[in-house]
Amino acid sequence: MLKRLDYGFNGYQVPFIPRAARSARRRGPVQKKAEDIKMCAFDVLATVAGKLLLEGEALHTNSGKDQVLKAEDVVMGELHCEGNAPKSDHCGNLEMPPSSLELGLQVAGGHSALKEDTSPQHDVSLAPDPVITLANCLQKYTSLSGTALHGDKSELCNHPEKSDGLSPVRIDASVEQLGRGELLLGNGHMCDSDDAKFPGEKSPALASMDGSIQHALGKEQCPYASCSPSKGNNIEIVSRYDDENSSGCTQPSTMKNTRSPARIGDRRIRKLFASKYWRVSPKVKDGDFSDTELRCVYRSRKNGYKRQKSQKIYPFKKRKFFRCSSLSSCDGVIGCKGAYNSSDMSSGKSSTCFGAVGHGVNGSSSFVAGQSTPFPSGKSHAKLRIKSFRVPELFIDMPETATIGSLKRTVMETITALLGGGLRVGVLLQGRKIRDDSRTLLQLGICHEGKVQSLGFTLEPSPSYADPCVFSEDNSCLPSADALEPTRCPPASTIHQGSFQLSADHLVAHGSSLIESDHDSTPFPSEMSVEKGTVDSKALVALPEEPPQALSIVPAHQISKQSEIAQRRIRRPFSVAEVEALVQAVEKLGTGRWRDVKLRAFDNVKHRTYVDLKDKWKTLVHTARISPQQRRGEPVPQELLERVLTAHAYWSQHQAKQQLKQQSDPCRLL
DNA sequence: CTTAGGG
DNA sequence: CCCTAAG
Repeated sequence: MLKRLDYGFNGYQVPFIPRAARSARRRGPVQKKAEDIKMCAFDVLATVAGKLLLEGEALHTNSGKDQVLKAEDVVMGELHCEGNAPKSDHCGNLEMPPSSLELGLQVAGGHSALKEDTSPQHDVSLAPDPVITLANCLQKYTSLSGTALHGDKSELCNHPEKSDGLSPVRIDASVEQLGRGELLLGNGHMCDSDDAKFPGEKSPALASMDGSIQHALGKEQCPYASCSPSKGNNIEIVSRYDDENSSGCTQPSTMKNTRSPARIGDRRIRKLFASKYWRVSPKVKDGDFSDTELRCVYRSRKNGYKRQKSQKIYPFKKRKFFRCSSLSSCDGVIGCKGAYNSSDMSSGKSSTCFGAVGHGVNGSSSFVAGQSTPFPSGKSHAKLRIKSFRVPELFIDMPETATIGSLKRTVMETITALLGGGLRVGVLLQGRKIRDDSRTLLQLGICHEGKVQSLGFTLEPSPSYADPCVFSEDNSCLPSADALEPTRCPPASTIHQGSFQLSADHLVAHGSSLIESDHDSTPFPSEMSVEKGTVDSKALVALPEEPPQALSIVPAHQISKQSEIAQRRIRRPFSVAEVEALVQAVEKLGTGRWRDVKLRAFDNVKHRTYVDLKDKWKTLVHTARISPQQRRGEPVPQELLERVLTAHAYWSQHQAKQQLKQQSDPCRLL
């Protein structure tokens, strides 16, 4: 059987405390570029992730100062970068501690049946912030690690005058395990300062992911509840966040508890968590799903749409409800780490989530920006913390004969494939993804100290590595986006608020290999183009549903702010493949039946609602009527546009006829 | 929830 | 894309 596991894979936390460069404002051209940040962060993260997943078992750090990490130390250790620091002690000690991950399995509903690891406390403490220049750090790290980065990373932090003084960066990683399966990258201090310790927790050497799974199963709706109050640094953070933001993002768990499964809330939740599938058993008129929620998990073409409907996976339509979109996106699971305040949780404020950990959005990890020490030179030091990395859903085969061990392996492989494929970093400002890598911090208005915190990063699967076969949806999306709309919509930049379900959504693991799951999802857009003719009209464009917003992380503060500001869904230009699918569906179904069109051609593409399709059709018609010179964005083949006009004309006429008929019919009846 | 349209 | 009126 194919089972979809929504396992929260929380993960890497990298404290990020950017401080807007004061000098930046005066300096005129800002030298820091979002792109640089992305690149650097990406590199580091990717490396970390890779190590984490692929490397050895023993955890250790080479940094002279840092002690050897104990296995007990949780998952990821620290990413400690000191860009400016003249100290070079740690130069060369960029080695990431190899760590191993172990999967824990839990039976749905069973709290600990298969669980191997007891859930530890989730306290994630924020280590004292070392002052770091992110860029420098990353850069250094990169250079040391031999990874080639493109672009001028140095720009980010290096001002001409200071760039020289940079000393090798030290990046120490320690692994800490979070009971919930979260991987945290703490800063180097953790080891020394105990910040990273989780009181009362026996931390197995290995990180377990059980927590996530559990969530997936919907068992622990509110992990937080079990979470112990944040301690140490965490508290600090939490309080800070909480203070500023109380609009919290809605946390699934919280919401559930506090709110009735109302429409929007429900929707949002679902979107956010794969686990949603388990949580609510939608009433289906047909009764198909009346049974267990688990059914929802199994994808059947038939039910697909209904499920969607019932689950309300559609993107939030109303901003009103989208408070703290980024928050909403944040994964409850992730968030739950120690940071949570039980009180908040009870209140149902999502803010909690953020505060605590970062704000991992589904599937992604987030970084939180914190305050860093002022940087006179206009550079800013940043402490990067990847708070979480969550892979929302996986599809795996679960033969009845499968052993727990085999399941673990399967999940591990799936995850490894995901992470191992590469990660990329996205930069968020006020919760919005900054697509233009060339923008400077100055231009973005974040050079001021106070605004630095508005900067966030996301960790997402790297498009370049994403294998369509492997990632049917989100991930696939990335690649497609690149391929199809290189100019306009760099995949990396796509982000959005809150609800990303990370790509893992449709990961499927068959045995050891990942295969696209079910969904009748069609091959991939890119493939479609290859075999256009053969594509079933019904086929759909299996695009990733959610942008890899994954780890959106936004400083809690911002989050709160964001929450107030209605979030708009991320713009996701239709690819030619999608247009093709749309045209094909409309040709067959006609206009006015958007729901059917959606089902036919975009079922399983969650981020495209029928309203979106309708709107797209509207714009397509318009596009077809204007001169090519006036068109923008990825050019749509003329052939398609002609089909649009033809179909539009045909169906318009058809509709007219229908109306006449209706008008006439009554008369006849009378 | 769907449609249909305006913004 | 968002927002809404209507059905």
